[in-house]
Amino acid sequence: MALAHAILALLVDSPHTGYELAKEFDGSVGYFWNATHQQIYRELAKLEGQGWVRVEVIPQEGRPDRKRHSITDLGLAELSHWVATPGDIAPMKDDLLVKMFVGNLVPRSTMMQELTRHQHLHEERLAFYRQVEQKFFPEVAQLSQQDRFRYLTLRRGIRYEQDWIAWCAEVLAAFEEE
Amino acid sequence: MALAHAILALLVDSPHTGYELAKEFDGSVGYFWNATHQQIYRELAKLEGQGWVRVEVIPQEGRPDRKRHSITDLGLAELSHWVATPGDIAPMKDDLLVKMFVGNLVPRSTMMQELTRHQHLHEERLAFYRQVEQKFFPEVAQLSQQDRFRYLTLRRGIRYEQDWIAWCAEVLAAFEEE
DNA sequence: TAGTACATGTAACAGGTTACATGATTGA
DNA sequence: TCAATCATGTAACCTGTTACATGTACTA
Repeated sequence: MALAHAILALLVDSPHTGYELAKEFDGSVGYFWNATHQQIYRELAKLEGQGWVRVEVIPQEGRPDRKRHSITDLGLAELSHWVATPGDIAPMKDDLLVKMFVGNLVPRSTMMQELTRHQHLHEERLAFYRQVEQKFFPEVAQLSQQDRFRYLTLRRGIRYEQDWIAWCAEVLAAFEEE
Repeated sequence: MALAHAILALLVDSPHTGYELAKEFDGSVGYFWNATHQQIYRELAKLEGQGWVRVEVIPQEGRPDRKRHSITDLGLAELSHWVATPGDIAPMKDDLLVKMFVGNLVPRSTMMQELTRHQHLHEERLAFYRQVEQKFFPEVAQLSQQDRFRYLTLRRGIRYEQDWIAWCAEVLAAFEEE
């Protein structure tokens, strides 16, 4: 159910096309959700059927018409209700940790390379979130009520990447001691 | 594909029944994977078909026979190959962060309660991982090669919970300033 | 001239969730 | 006596992934 709500959350601010939503999940809000465009198009059709979003078709030439999706009052009521509903903590699932768990099956250097590569990937993500931070939340003391929430959410993404990087360093250091 | 490999990883040490695997994913290795028993039974049947695991039926009375699953040489070869294959970083998905993103839709106290509740849940998880740490890895300096990998994997789970707790504290402090 | 961005979509398949079903034993 | 643990499983459904399809405009 949460993909629906994640989409509604992005529509609170402003209408989006499916294409735009896919880009946002892939980028600036990647620290809390992700989905492919196929999933999003399917979900948007369902949301429209439920009356939670409204669609405005903007004709274009040479490429498919844009379909601007806005949240309806009903959609906003549903989203608000969901936000106020207690939920569980998200279960973890991570390929790299499964690999680490049985890391002794492969040469040490193979694991170290993969760890180093992941550390770089997390550093890239962190750098990107830092850019988002500077662009949208430059003066933390002067944020609107809404942006305060968004900034704190982004903080989770920043911390998460920092923590991954630190763990990679911890493991690499443990390996180098030998 | 990774559920298959997560199961194989647990079978490297010792044979397990589907029931036991479900309990482990739910408990001591919950910091890297999780799955319901239905998923596991379905996957084990597939793994047997592929020749990656072998099944021994242990008759019981009054309850269904136990089916002990062991990893085969073929399964071990497949697992080793997969471990050596580079992969992507895991995408994030978290309901609570979606809720935070649009937290201004509900009363401030509602969000603070939910945050506090999540902080407790993460504290419980952390306490559990600390128990696992004390039970299985009491003397870090004297671990076997295999246990060293497992300990470092558990470290990821511990750091992850600590980081969540710290973020919850950060957000709650930001709210209390007002 | 090759690749990326724009913008939508269908179809098939794989992975994950929820509900239901059985039935003995153990502990509070 | 009620709930939890043990131990398996089927069926229906929902969510997520991968491949394919179309076709323009802009940039390197």
